[in-house]
Amino acid sequence: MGASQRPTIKTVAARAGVGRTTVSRVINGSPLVSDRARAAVEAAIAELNYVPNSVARGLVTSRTNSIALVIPEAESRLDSEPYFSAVIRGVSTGLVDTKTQLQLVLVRDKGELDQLTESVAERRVDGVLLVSVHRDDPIPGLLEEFGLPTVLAGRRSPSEPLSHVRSDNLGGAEEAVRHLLGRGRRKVATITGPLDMEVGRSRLQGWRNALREACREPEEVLVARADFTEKSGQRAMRELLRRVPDLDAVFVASDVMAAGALVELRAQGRRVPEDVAVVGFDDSIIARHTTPSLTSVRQPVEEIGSAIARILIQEISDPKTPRRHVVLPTTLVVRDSS
Amino acid sequence: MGASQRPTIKTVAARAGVGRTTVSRVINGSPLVSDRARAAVEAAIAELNYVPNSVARGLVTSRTNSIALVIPEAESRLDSEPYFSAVIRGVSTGLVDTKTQLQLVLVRDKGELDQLTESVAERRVDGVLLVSVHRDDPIPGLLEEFGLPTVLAGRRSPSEPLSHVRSDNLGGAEEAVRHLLGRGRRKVATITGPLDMEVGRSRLQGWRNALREACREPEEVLVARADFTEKSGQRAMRELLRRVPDLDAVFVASDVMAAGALVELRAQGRRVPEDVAVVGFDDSIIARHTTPSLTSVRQPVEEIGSAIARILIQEISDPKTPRRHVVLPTTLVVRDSS
DNA sequence: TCCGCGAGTGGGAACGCTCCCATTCGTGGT
DNA sequence: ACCACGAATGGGAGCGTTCCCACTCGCGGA
Repeated sequence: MGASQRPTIKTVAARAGVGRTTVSRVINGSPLVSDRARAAVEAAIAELNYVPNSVARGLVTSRTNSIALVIPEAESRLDSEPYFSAVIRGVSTGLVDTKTQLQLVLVRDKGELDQLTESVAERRVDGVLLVSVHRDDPIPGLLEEFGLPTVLAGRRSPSEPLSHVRSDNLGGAEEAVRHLLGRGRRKVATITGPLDMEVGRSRLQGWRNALREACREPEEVLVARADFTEKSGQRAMRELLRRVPDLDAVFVASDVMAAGALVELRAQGRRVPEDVAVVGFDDSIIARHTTPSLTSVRQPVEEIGSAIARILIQEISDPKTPRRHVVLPTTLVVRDSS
Repeated sequence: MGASQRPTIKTVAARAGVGRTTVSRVINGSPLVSDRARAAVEAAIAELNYVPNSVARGLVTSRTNSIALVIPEAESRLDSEPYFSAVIRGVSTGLVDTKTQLQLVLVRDKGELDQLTESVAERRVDGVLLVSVHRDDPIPGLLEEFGLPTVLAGRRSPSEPLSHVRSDNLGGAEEAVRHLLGRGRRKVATITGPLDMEVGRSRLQGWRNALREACREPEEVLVARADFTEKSGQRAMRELLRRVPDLDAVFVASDVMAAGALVELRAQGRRVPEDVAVVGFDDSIIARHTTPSLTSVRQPVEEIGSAIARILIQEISDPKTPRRHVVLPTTLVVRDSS
């Protein structure tokens, strides 16, 4: 048969012997319909195989029933980081039985940013999920200007006004460093992520806290900055070994960077964990495949995804909902590198 | 100012002193507009900051300017396989400056399948991209029933009628096995993917071809079936070692499975590549992080993504376009495992 | 001079829905 | 017996576009 002529609400009304409005009421679950009418309409809908046209509905309700998940990906990290995949999976889970569709928007360059802007201006989404935000990210401001509900995974700064969900980066980092100290390590260095991102800053702060807690000074010479890529991790490790040849542990702010660090350690003939213990962050798939396998701080990425989705849906349906700031706990997964 | 009242085409028309139709013509680039009128309209659009309402347009044109990327993910492979991420990236690239939006649909269970069905029935997308199809996948049939343009990454069978783009799995597998034979290996086993998927079948066929080509019999005892997961790869390797203790090479149909195979080989005290050489498929990120690093067949996943996107856009704009079947070449990346 | 034609234009209708309103009932209270 | 009231219902209008069609001009050719 094919698509030929889709039935409209009128067809259904005629078939059921009622008015359009009654059909609309049934569809939208209004209680102001007699049982008789409701039954007739439901029968007609089933017979005709009627499906409401969401575009037409959207025109009058000015709702699209879809949200955007925006992934800025300047560093082309999507491939190397299961992080994004897990977020996507979580978001999708959080959207189940909400009838909300998920638009995926990759913002890699100016052109794609413009496309996002246009899409937002055209009101093609009811709200936006934002991942991996930088301190001076232009996107949140853009969305605010358009008055579009927005929820972040992570936050721009400790005073983030927008709703957001993040994992306990500070606590996770502290735990990782405490673990290293507990193993008897005395010179614990760290490789940080970009410091224009809260994740980067708070993981660094966690390292500092744990050292101070153990009455050790978090000296600047023990800190090497990188940008979440493997190469930058390797470079940072080289730098650290040059500056502090006798370090015996490194806390690395991501697994991918830790993999790079391991490469460098091996290249310089340091044994892991005997000479230098290493702890990563994320507990991503590569943690299990490095040599040695990598101790890492697991964060509940999928839960973050479903949480931001649910919060956004909530804010869309009731814009007056107070903003929420959620922190999810991390867990240390100990493997062979420490 | 915020969103307050968005201007409509009427506002623009009034401002420019022309009729609605003329504004519409300008927006849609019709040549039947005088320069004077066009200039006036463009000025008005700029002043009012007018953006056409795509939902209203969609209602009359019955076009949504969005497509769906459907990822069936029963095996929850999204996390472990950069494959999907790369496809997503490619698709997004293929969509640049088409004004088309990308909907991501994960189909993990019955509920999500129903949601997809509904979304398709509601005509919320103009076409669908399908990834990782199984031989008896119900989704393509579903889409065909609704008459929705569909393009696949990979194919269900060699006689696939729908447009699709895939990599040269057969040739890639042949090359991998030839490479092993060229290294002097005599007993080359294989670990296959699921045989209800074309990828699984053709990679296996490639293994057979290459052996025959070298006048060796592709004995069944050398074939162990797995399902693209790491665990299944490990299990298959164990099985192979039991059946053929003197094998000296394995061609594994995916890197993730190869990682599992490496674990088993090490557990059984076989040295790689000295005792057993291993080649994987995909050249995914984990290939660089196994010990030893993994020789693998690289496939141009991102290109596949952008190709299917472009083909779909083409078929949407002109449904009469003949179906296209595109094959993209693979490359062997030699590392330490062979 | 008149006609025909094509370029440029704008108003009406339609896309399929929801919402506002007016209308029709039955029912219980007086 | 009457009125008021709430439940149930349906028609009209409108959401912001595009498309069809009719209309007005100039202008060149007969």
